[in-house]
Amino acid sequence: MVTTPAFRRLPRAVREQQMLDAAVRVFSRRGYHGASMDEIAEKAGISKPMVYAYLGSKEELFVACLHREGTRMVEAIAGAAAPDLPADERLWRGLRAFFGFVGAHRDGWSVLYRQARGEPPFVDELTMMRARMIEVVAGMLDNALRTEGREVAETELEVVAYALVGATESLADWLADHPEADPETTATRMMNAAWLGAGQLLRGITWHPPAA
Amino acid sequence: MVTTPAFRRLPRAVREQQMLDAAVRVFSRRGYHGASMDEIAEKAGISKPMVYAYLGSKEELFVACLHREGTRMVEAIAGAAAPDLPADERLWRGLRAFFGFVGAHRDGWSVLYRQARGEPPFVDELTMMRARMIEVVAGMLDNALRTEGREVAETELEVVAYALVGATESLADWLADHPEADPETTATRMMNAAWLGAGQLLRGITWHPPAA
DNA sequence: GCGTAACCCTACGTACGAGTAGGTATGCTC
DNA sequence: GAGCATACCTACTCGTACGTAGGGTTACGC
Repeated sequence: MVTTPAFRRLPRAVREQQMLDAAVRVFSRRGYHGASMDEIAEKAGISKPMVYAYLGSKEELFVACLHREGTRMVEAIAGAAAPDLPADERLWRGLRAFFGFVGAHRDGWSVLYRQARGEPPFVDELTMMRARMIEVVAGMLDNALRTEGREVAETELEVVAYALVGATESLADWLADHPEADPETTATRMMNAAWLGAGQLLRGITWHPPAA
Repeated sequence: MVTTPAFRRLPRAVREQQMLDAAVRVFSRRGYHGASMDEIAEKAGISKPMVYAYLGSKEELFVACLHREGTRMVEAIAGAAAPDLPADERLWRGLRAFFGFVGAHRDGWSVLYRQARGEPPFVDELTMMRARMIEVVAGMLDNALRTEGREVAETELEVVAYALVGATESLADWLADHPEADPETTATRMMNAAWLGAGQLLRGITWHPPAA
């Protein structure tokens, strides 16, 4: 019997991406544990053993998702924040790139970063990514301080960086949950909160994006 | 055979608390899915059917934990931030109460709030708690604004509140992961970041707790 | 001291889902 | 067109852990 096969045979690299796409969607909807390999395979239009053959165990598959999405994100941000700009300008560009990314990948963000938080096997991977972000932010602050000839203990910087990154992630969640919201506006609000602080906002002082 | 029973029979209310204590510990160590009802029962010094008889399914048990810990926390904070104080004072007291609570309940916090984030069945419960916190913070900001005769769109306030709460939660995680860290100091740092913002911190302007 | 209601147990049924065994078809190289 | 590697499938095993059936024991009222 020579029925036309519903789906052609495809090279490995292509199928792997399809699987990852499906996995991201399913993980984001169901959560890590709620997701079944059967469903992921089905959504990818392939059978389960193929997934195991290409991406390994469920855990490895999830890490692969996390890694792909995380790398894309870090690249998007790093590309935007040139190191030879003043601190506020750098912060602004970084934030804009970040929220732009999240806005365009709501599924990926909300699923993966929310999932990976508590689960023992993934904490490491996620922590690494956060650490890189925090390092970037702390480095930025440190850089700005040195320019002005001042200096601050490392822990001090780290904690402020933590707060900034946490606030940003929180707004990213907000953005992921509000499909009608605009990334650019969200970034502006974040910039206001982070750069000026509640004290100045309450006094009516606000920050606006540069005209350029 | 009349062996002295290893553990006396206890009234329901007491056993329920013991079970919840055990559940919080186990959930926090293993994560929601990693935790088994058998282990929780064992740690509570009771057998599994008792847990089911008193607290219902695993899901209900987790929600019960979340609820208890959350209620305790909200009460601790609400009790500290009197509504008739200036905004900075209220914020400071709220933050101090919050970090004090987390410092004293590192297990409870890190486990429950980290766990509940991504999992579909618990998102609602957690969202409610966050919503209450955000409402409190937004109300505080709004209050401060009215006092000065100014006004701001509700979304605007909500977003700033989101950022503040997110930053605070992030530092709470940091605190939970650094047993040597001091809640009071952490609260001070948070106050600096939130009230003054990165811009002023970089210029060397800092905030210090009132002498009282 | 006897009934009844509460507390509490051991031992099981069962479902779900990760991971695999073993085999088939297709296309590519020579 | 023979050989071979790669793509792909159906149909299974099996562990784990939720939830329960069914029965024993202690206290308390009367």
